[in-house]
Amino acid sequence: MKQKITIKTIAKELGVSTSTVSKALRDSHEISSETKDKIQAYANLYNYKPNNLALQLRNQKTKVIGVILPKIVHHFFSTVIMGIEEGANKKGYNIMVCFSNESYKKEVETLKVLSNGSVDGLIVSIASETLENKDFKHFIDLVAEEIPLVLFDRVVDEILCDKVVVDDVGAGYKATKHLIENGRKKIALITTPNHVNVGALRRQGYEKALIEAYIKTDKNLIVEVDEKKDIKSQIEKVFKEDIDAVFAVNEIYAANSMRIAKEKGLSIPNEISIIGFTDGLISEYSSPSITTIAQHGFTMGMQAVELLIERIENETEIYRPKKIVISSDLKIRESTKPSS
Amino acid sequence: MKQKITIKTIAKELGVSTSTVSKALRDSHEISSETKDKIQAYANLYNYKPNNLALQLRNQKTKVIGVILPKIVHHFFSTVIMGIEEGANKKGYNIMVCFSNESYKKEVETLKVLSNGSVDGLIVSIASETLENKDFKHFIDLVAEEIPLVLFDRVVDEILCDKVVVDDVGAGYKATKHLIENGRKKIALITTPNHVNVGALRRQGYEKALIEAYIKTDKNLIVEVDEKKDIKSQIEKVFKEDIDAVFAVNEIYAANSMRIAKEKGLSIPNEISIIGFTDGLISEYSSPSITTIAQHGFTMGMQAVELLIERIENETEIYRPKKIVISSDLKIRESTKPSS
DNA sequence: AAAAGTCACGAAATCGGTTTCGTGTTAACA
DNA sequence: TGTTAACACGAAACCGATTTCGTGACTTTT
Repeated sequence: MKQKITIKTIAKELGVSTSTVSKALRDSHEISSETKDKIQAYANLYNYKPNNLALQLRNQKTKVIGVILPKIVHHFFSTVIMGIEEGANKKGYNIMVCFSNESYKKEVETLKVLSNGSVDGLIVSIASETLENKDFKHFIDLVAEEIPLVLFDRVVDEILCDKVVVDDVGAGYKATKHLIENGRKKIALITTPNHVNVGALRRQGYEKALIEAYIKTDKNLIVEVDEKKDIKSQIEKVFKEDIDAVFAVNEIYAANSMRIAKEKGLSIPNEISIIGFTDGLISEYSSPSITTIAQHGFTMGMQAVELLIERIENETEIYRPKKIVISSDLKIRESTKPSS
Repeated sequence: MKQKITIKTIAKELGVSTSTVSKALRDSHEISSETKDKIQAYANLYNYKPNNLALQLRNQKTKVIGVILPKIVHHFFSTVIMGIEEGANKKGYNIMVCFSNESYKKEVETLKVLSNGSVDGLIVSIASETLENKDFKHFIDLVAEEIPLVLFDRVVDEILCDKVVVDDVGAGYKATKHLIENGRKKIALITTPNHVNVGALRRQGYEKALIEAYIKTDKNLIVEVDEKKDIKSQIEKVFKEDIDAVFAVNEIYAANSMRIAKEKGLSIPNEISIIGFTDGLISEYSSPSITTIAQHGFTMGMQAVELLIERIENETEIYRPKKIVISSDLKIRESTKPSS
């Protein structure tokens, strides 16, 4: 990189002190207008721009927000990023995005790097491996250091900080109830292993809806997908049971279910109804299009970043963690309809 | 944020100088092992971590790579990010991701902020508005400042820097030729306006394949989609023409085409074949699944970041811009087959 | 004419580290 | 015993900015 022009260069060139240059560039009243003009002209000519690092060090703030996500090639998370970015930008912040790739180790490392002064605060959705381990020390340390932290979507009670979540229980309930109201009684649930708590919560909603309708939950109708293995073959098993509907806790599971149903020659939504989660492009463009629970990722990101910036900029306040619950809603499309 | 522990704190507490602390922590031979032990123990106890900003300022390097993308909710771009992130991480770099949202103004601003010392280099895919304006001054200035820059996917000749692109002409050619070989002759092209150069290049490939097959290109079969208006209705028009195949330059256009074809009762792939671009989830999960050109976004990201880091770390070399062309390949699925 | 005030600028501290160069003490050598 | 080398540490410069405080030269007031 070319040697960038600094205040010192300007000072030397023009035979003044660095303080004079700094003041002149910030249009201080202490400097005579001739000197100001001279300095500003020189700065413009050589396209002087103050060094961010120096400013950040001096001001003890970076105006950068760190974001750690488990993955990115996923409609929900990319939507959240958009929300975060837009919210951050509005307040003059930039975002630094990293990925844990669902790995505990990478999450710990990334957290460590970012929390060493590179960012003013962090927005994180926890890696699945961490949820499985139940080892949250790295987050707890962060909170102890009083670095502003907002968790979203995948959160745990052990970490005392601000949180933004969707009403997963309610969403699972809504989805299941919709199927029940459509006359479905044998509803399969395609979910994640229980340690991914959003999956567990959605399952609670599913069970609640079934209980209310006096339907016994049947463990054989529940599939906990292990993403390390082939997804489709795991889901396929449940199709051997007698089912008339599928509730999948994400888009991919829903799309796979639909594909299997088609292969088996089942007509959708007549013989089998399918409902998904995350209102992404797959749900929208598949045919039939898939009824889903819209998670409002953009809103989540926006709320998370607003909460965080609030914390960053008003640190005097006594700290009382907030939890924002975003209600999700049902987007009815072609893959569900009342059974005739 | 809590007052973080610094070298100065440790020095004062232990009654030594800051230089001694610094050396002790870096395990310098200049310091006696007793002193080292004492200092290191203290540092561990209070969980001392050196401040990144200070180090970055001192070392004149940030180990951060800036990435500016036009959008993120898009399978191709999120895949590229993954590639960049993985490549960067491998070399000890972090990435700072920003979005231009296809806006010229935002691109200029973001570029300005990031290039003021916050990053060691930049990876950018140009915003469509910028491509339309043909105003690349902000990039040219960047190159003049000798800030390492790699452009990918959407690149222009006016900017002299390293580039990573897919062989768009070749890809368009391959896709079209595949349709022709399947006996299709009336092939619609759903593309972007011409200023988005990747669209223009893919079109060239399309035209080349047609010419080779002695098929006259028919302007009525070409749709230039304006994304500010409703996409579907624009594509719908071409279905009034007599066509037996569609080549769409991205996934969304392909999915829309498929939906329209279905609504019109055309059987896919018999009556009409459809081929897309970007091998994303939509293509994979729609039914029939869509034959597409795989862009290898991950590889692109990886190559781009490797090229960039090479530049950053070997700046003595004489500068001769490199252009890496990544060959794309055809992934044949259910939406195309020979006409009978 | 002496005291006070204004103007325009510079010296130096600061942010949190690293590193070069001294320097006082002790041990080893001639 | 005098010279030199090794050892262990500190002072100070540096990265690139900002900001407080001080100060010399002039002007104004009494």
